[in-house]
Amino acid sequence: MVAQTPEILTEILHKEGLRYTAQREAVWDEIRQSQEHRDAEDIYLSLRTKGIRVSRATVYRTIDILVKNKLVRKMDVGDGRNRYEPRLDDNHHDHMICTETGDIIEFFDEELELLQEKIARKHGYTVVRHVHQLFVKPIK
Amino acid sequence: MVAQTPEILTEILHKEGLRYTAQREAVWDEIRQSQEHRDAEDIYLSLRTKGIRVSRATVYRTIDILVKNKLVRKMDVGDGRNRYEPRLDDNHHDHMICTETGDIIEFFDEELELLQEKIARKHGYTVVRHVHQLFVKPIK
DNA sequence: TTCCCCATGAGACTCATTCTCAACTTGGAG
DNA sequence: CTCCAAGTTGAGAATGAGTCTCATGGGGAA
Repeated sequence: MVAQTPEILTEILHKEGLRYTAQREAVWDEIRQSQEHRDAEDIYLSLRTKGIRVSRATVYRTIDILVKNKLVRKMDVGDGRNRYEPRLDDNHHDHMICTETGDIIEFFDEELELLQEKIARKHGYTVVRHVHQLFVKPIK
Repeated sequence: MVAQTPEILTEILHKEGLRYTAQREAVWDEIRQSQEHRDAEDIYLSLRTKGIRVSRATVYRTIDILVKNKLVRKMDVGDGRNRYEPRLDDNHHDHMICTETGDIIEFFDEELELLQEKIARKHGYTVVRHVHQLFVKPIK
């Protein structure tokens, strides 16, 4: 559960013993205000277009901090570029990727979550996190 | 369902209009005779160590053919290197990766398979393939 | 056996991401 | 408020998995 207060970044950085910088704020704002699944280059270019002076390295470094602190979710779509999306509140979900249009649909299924844990336990483990993508095509 | 006859490669290559070469046979043999989840570099080095003259490019090219024809399964473990394993018979399964030891455990759950299809249909899709990895840790 | 093409190897290349390090900021100390 | 140690940043080099190029090599149909 992540509170969406403006100060959340301040808290995170403080907790991690990191400094509050304009670049870190800009990257977080950029990711936060769009609900899409964007790649690092896209985020970087968007910031530059807005006239914000930031480097690719800093975008990547900042994303790492955000991901580590669960402000951002990192997803591997399988095409070599990771995608990022803000983790608003508590909404865990997985993704369905349309093989025909490339559309990404979010989904969440409680039963699925429970089933995964059940399967892990059967093998003596407990789930820390999971990656689950359904590559789908429309039913005609 | 893939028959494990020695001629399977011949059949595949013939069907694809490709030639039967010593390198293609060697790559397939290498992958086939180990049940592990190996990356391309590992397969390449193993072949070289055995004195087989083959290039990285050919290893990758051959793996593509094998994957396309379902003799080999390609899996993205999330660390940047794809892993490959032979698709013996019909045994579809997913993977559980231990975050503490790196162990990869295979699992298959019929209920899970059905549930995924059910979820996709709810959104007007049907599952073409899926990526499902559980990152787990041992229960103490 | 010949000969047309496909296949191969070596290494250049791509591209996302990470690393390097000099120059710049932040923010606590004084 | 000023100083300055230590964290941050930017530009570009480096990395590394995977792909591409193209000259050379080798299947296999006739």
